[in-house]
Amino acid sequence: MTTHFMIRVQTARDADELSRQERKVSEFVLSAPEEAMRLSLARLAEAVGVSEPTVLRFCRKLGCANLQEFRIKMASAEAIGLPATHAEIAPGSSMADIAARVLDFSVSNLDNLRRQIDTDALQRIVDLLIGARSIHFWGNGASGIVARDAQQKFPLFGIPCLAETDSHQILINASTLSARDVVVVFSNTGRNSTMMPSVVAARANGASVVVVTSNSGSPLARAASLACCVPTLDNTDIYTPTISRIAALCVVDMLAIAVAQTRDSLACRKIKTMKETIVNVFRDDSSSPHGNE
Amino acid sequence: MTTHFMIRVQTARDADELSRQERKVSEFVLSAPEEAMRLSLARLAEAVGVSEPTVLRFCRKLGCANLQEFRIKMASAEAIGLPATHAEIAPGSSMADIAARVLDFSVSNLDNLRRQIDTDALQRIVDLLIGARSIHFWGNGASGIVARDAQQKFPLFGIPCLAETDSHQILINASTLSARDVVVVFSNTGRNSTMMPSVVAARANGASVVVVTSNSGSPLARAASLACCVPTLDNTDIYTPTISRIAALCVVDMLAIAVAQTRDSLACRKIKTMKETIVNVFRDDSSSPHGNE
DNA sequence: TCAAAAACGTAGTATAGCTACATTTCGAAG
DNA sequence: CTTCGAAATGTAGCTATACTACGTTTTTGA
Repeated sequence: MTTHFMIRVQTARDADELSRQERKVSEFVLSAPEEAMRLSLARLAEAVGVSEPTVLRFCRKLGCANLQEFRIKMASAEAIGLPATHAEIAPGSSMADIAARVLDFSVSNLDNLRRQIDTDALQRIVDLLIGARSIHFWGNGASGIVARDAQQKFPLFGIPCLAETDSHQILINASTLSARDVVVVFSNTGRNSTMMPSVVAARANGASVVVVTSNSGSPLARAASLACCVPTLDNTDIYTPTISRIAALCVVDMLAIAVAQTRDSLACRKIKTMKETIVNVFRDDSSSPHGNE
Repeated sequence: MTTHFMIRVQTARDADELSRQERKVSEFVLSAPEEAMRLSLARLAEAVGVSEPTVLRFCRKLGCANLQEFRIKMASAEAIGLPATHAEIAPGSSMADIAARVLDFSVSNLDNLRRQIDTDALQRIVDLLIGARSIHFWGNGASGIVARDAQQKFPLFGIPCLAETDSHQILINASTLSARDVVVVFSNTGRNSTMMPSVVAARANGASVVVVTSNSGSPLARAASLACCVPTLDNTDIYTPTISRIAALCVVDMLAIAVAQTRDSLACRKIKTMKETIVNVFRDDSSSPHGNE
């Protein structure tokens, strides 16, 4: 994957991978990436103050076969808004830096998700949800947010839904389930130990349990009827934004759309009517889970 | 912006902007974009079955000064995936299509946000939050999710926080506020009419009210002490994923990071300790708003 | 201090991109 | 149907580009 080319350039500079002249090239590239990818070899060498072969040697050290490939990787990195420096946010950053890096990190992650997500697993989940008598969304902490979001969406397609974020309530909920009920558990690590007894209880009662997690080999994933892996770039630094919520929210969107699509168009018309009603009553579509709120 | 280049190619083909031979080029480009941007002029012309100048004329018609620029735009477009205009999801799409488009749309939006966000406004909000005695997050519907998310984060920096998502509770909450209290209202449209009385009441009591919205000219934005505009690409179609939550969640991250950074490092150490504790107790950092959940 | 190795630049070559111009194709008027 | 003109397309040739082989300089370590 070519996702983090600018970071590759930076680490190459910071580590001792580059020679003195090559480092001059890397500094120019980092400070003026737009120019660097548009200039010809001769002009780039002149701008940096080194010879043409040195620039080429620099490109090769970064894993590019030739200047063309270097330019393509630069263009990709710039398009995706990759951070000029680390994705981790250094103390003392300006507001503009913080904003750029939070967004860069989020975009990189979604881009990553796009390439890795298991759509077959998603389809199997959709099949389960469509046949469900009721859907129960469980999640603690930040995953509780995702559960609530899902709960706001799905009832509109005509399926009764519940969201629980309290471990005790979740266990109580689990004991009330039976066959044709479907549980969707959100847990990024897949190691939420308080969740496990509830998953076991739910399955013992005949309910299907889907786990959405970033770790397909985790205990919860193994305990589930069906697991969907949502890979996230690991970064445990304190300043790192919590990306997995966002990835999980996107997954909720995908599932909701797929379910809506499969259900008859009547349901869709219902939603449209409801949305318009909400807009008219509140003069604010923020109350609709399907508004752009 | 060069975000939508592939769509530009497609519309050029579908409209009658291209000659017969040039259309052959466009078809090759659309069917094999990776190849098209890596091949040399001669090889590309050969692969398409036209002469070199025809390929160049094709590039020019698409607004590229030369082949280099064409390649850079291709690389950018490929990196960012399909553009937003194409992201509306047609009924009958496959799961893979749905997943790709939800993510493409989210990425396009965050990319857009990245270019437009008002970091000065954010900084002013941070200044307010740092001086706050307590912080109150308000939001209805999908914005309620965002409010809850914020409420999970900020107490860790040592600031007492409350999230309210019920209009009546919000109004009650508003009447209890005084100077040095800060309210953060989330409303994508900025037209949540039920929110207005509460905003007025809060300000009458001397509290500061910040509104995070996509519409800087909206009633709520005008009624606020401080407004932060979070632009989102409009798309009211039923299948459109609700992007603004995601954008708003990113804004919450930015604010949280900026506040954490400004507070003394003691607070940061506290969070680290807390996070470790949670991991040890629950064997799952999903319970921590700062875990990668 | 000296020799080996790495770094770097010079100069030369093949090729890539680009342009001016010739040829062909197509459409409309006679 | 023929003829003329304009648009479309290809040919051929020029310039600058990317890349390489080799020679020079600098650095390194004994």
